[in-house]
Amino acid sequence: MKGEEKRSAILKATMELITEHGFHATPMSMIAKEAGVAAGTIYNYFPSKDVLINQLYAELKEKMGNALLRNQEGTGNLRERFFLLYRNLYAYFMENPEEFIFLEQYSNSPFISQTPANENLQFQPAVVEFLNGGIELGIFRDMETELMTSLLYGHVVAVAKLHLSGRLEINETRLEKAAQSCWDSIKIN
Amino acid sequence: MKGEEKRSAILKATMELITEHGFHATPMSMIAKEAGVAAGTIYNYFPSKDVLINQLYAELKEKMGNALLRNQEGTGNLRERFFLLYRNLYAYFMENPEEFIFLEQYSNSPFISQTPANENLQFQPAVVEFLNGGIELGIFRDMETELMTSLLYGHVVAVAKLHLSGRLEINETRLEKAAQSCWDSIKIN
Amino acid sequence: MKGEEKRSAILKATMELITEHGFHATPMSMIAKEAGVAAGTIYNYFPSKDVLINQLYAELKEKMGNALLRNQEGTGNLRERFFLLYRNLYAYFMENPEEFIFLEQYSNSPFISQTPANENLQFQPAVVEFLNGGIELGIFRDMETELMTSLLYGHVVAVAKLHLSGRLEINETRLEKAAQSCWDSIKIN
Amino acid sequence: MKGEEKRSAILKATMELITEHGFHATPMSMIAKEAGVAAGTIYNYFPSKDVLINQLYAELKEKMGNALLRNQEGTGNLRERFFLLYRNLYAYFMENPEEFIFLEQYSNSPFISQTPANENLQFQPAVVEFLNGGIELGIFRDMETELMTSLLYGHVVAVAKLHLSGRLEINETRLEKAAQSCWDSIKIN
DNA sequence: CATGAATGAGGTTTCATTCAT
DNA sequence: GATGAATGAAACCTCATTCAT
Repeated sequence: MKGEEKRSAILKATMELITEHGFHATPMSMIAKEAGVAAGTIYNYFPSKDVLINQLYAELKEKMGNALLRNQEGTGNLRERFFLLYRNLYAYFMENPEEFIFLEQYSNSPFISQTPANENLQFQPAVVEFLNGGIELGIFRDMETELMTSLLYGHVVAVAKLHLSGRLEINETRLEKAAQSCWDSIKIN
Repeated sequence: MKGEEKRSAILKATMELITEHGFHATPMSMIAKEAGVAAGTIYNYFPSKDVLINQLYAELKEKMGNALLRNQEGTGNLRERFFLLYRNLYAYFMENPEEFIFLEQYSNSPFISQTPANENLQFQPAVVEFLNGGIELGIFRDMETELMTSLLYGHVVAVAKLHLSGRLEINETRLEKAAQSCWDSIKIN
Repeated sequence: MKGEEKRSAILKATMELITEHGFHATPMSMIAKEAGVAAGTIYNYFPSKDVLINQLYAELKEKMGNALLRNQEGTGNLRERFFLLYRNLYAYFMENPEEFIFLEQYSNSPFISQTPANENLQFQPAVVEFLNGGIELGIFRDMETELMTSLLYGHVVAVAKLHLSGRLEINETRLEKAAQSCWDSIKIN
Repeated sequence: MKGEEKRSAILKATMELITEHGFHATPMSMIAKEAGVAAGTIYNYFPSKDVLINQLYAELKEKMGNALLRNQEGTGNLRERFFLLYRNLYAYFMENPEEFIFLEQYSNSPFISQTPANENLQFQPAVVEFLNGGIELGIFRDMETELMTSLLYGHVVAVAKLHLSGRLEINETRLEKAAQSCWDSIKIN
């Protein structure tokens, strides 16, 4: 196992264990064991546990951002592009439930105050541009994009949590309804 | 300070400190100091730190449920009643931002798996009845109430977090727009 | 419950709990609960936990001493009197197994160093006189009485422990053999 | 100091301190200090205080068993072999008084219930065979070997305690008499 | 005298981090 | 770089004792 692989194994182990046990109850020794490295080795890649966790968050957030913008080659109209964003985000959460849970856990804990900004989708200029375009076309409501991105992100998160909690299985029909609900909450009626 | 006051002081200190520092980084000794009692005293009221935190969550969730149903004496039409629910929940979060942050932190951590159900608004039969009524009248979409309550709750949470993060101040105008957006996401267009 | 009853209840609870759980793992609060009194009440009767335990030992040792000398009205010959002593001690242990276990536990722990003397049967002048009589008659070996009392006491203790451990049930036949064995170890052959 | 040395130092310190202060009143911090290691280091070798103590008991019991069977190369007759066993056990106690005191303290405390069997000499098949041989030869009494081993062990223990208590010094003459007394208690007269 | 909540020192154990190998 | 035993501060929790009621 080479250096970069080791680094990845440590990050992966950290994510899985924190997802399962929480920040508390995830000691470095457990991460080392799960990653298949010695405890001291972790410190060759990350100077402290806090940095490790913050780094993990930063990488997952970037990964989520990339997933959000997938499959945009074919243009489509505004509605189709909105649905694509919605489904892209939801699909990422479903494909990587542990990453989703980690991101939510991190976002809602005071760890967050250590990183400069907590702007979930806002960090994607492409999304902001898209929303602004819709506003200018008179299709989206006259709302601040900060509010819009929050509503969009919160909507997908709520549906994903509902599904992962096991309280209601989100099949294709329900997902389509959910995306429509989100669309209706943002477009002018 | 009598027994019941002491118990309350411990719960309050726990909420404030966990809100500020997180589950990790909030030792019992800190809670004791903040509450103005000896460390051992906490154990006269709660058998362990876990129980203390779970108990705190249970009480806050109940308090939130009560706040949600305030001011319902004047009936109003369906839209008015919906807006009242939306504003009630938002008002509770604004009046008790620490409680809100604690609830979110708890809900998104593995602590949650220890309590049987994590059904944010679902636990309020009155809300479910209200939504079912709207569906039967053909005003609300044909959606599972689990999904509806998740969307309603997630909407308010997203707006509250946006405001508390300082990224966008939610004034009366914006709150009205947000409530309208949520309404549009649930009613038939 | 009057004062003297309370004192007895405390001593009894102490003996039972220490027998079951050991010195460690027997907190005062547990003793209080078992005795049916408040924790603070114990301190009206005993100034500290150490004193309570030492006092308990002293009283049980005296009780054992009295049991040892029972039924001596009919004189009997030396052998009969020896067998009586042996059986008296064994009977006391069987009638009060918890007291026996407590006495052994106490005797073999460093608590003992706090009390001036640890002379199991030696504290009974009657026994010493009896043994000295046997020596003078040329029936018992020319041994120090300290050694003789130790051997006698140790013999009964070994048989009692064997029975209480469940490894060998000591019925009347075996008890008679055991007493004979002890007699043979002390008398001149 | 290497790993195995450290482990030994911890066991030795535990034995010495418990012998002196008892199970209660021997905190892990004291053991660590006496052993010359950090408190946490103990947990690299033993998962808990209970396990440490039980492990110590197991190792000492085995050591005692080995000591009991020393010097058997020259066969000797039954009486000589009996005296050898008696003296072997006594010598072990005299050479290792702290181990003896620890073993007695442990055996007489509720810790014992955690280990499956509390069979002092019984665990030595060689001893049982020896005693059975004597019975078949018609030299030893017709007694269960459980009882015989208990009497033999109890006899040596009683003498050792008497000596270590300072109440009677056991010199060679007295030891010979004691062994003879034990022999007489087991052989047919 | 009796109560039992309160105390806080001290118990066992954990765990982030270091460092000799 | 990699290892993992060692460290010791600090975590959770216990419990002998006190004292206001």
